[in-house]
Amino acid sequence: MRVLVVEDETRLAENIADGLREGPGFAVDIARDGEDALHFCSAADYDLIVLDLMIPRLSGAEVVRQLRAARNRTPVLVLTAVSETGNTIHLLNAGADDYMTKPFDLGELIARARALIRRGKGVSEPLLRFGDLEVHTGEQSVSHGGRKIELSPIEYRILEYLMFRPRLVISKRELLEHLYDFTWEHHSNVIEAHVSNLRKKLRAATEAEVLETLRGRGYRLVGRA
Amino acid sequence: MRVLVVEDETRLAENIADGLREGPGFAVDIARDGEDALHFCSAADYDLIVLDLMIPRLSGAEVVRQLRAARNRTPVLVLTAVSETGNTIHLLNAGADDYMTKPFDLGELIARARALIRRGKGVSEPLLRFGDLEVHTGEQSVSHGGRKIELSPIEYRILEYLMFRPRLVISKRELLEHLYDFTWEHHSNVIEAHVSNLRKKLRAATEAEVLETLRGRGYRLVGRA
DNA sequence: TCCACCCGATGCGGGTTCTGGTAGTGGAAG
DNA sequence: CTTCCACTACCAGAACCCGCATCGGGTGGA
Repeated sequence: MRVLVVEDETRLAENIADGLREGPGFAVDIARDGEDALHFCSAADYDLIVLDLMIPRLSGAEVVRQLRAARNRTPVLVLTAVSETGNTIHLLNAGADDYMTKPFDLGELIARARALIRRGKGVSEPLLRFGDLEVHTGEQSVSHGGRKIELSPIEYRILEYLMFRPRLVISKRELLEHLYDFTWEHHSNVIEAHVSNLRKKLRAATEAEVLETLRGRGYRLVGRA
Repeated sequence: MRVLVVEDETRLAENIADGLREGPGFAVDIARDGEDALHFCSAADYDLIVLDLMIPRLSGAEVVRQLRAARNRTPVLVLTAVSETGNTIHLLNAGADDYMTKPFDLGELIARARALIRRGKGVSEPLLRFGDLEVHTGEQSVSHGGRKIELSPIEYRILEYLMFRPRLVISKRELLEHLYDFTWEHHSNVIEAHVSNLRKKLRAATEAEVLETLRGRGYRLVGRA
């Protein structure tokens, strides 16, 4: 999953970013002010935006307003200082999805981030199921009929992303965009390679063809529901 | 978060209160004696109580006793002078959760306060058990099947922290955050080193692999319950 | 002073990810 | 139906990163 952190205080921004990378394994970009944030959002499709209210150039509130005006539905988690809580209601009405007051517990931020991403994709439970396949987003594990399947972190992320929209074709490009951040420069067959490995493991565990290739279009999960 | 500081020495009380307000941003009330403290506690639901032992009207020990008798599970952090340490053990067994001897470092008090709060409203049992492993939070000692395991202070705190949520993956970041005070600039492998030593001691004592590493995610305690 | 402990650095080992190459497959055009 | 081309699968080695063990120096307490 790809997340944008909008925060001008470098230390805090890095802190949050690292937490989101290490814990749930998100790809994270950092924007330092409101205009920056909008640029990033037009350049990439994020699964979540973590937005500080007090940022230079454009206020957090304004950022949300412009995003929503542009029909961007990405979930927004707002960070406010205690003194700003008065505006909060206002902000939620303007299109934010959740808020936390600083200082906050990083663990809780991660928990809410996960929940928001799920909700943004129309899923309410932390357990993704498709056929006999189960993905536990909390502990980042996968099982098939109760038996655990061992995946590398990247393989897990790919599968998780697909599991949010089973049966739907997902392009390689989309996978790249959502699994890596902007610091990524490589253009090779990374995705193909990992999908290949993932497919092999899934085939071994399920004894069926679950991960289908649609030539020139992408991949999708198939199978009887 | 709401914290009650029980301390009759005004200067010290204000000092602690300010530290808790500025650092982690807690809301802090101050009670000047034991009865005061109990009144405050019946009027509000605190997340933590910082309690001096030597206070007028009702001793700290008595305060804890009455609180627990009234089914109040708020974590209690006790402050003692060195000469009183003899009573401390009793106090911890009576339901206090942690203690520090005066004079103490304000940063460390904050760190411990946060740790206590995050451990939440779980029962303040002085004994943590997981499998054959027992952690006596009172005397800060560890034993395995009745045989004591000698740990250094830091090793103990790491183990204790893990024992509060056995089987759950705890990241290095979280350990750092909870065991050291918040301003931690340099990143090194302190945690890895201590975990390494701790694991060695645990392995020697239990003759089993208790402390598991999840690469890139963290550590967790495993084993049959 | 001595001792236990903690910190920070370093090299090693193992696992994960990336890359390049090759074989294979499907679609389109002839 | 055949041929050709672009795209994909899979493999194997390389590069990289993370965590482990260990050690010397520093520090604070007895």
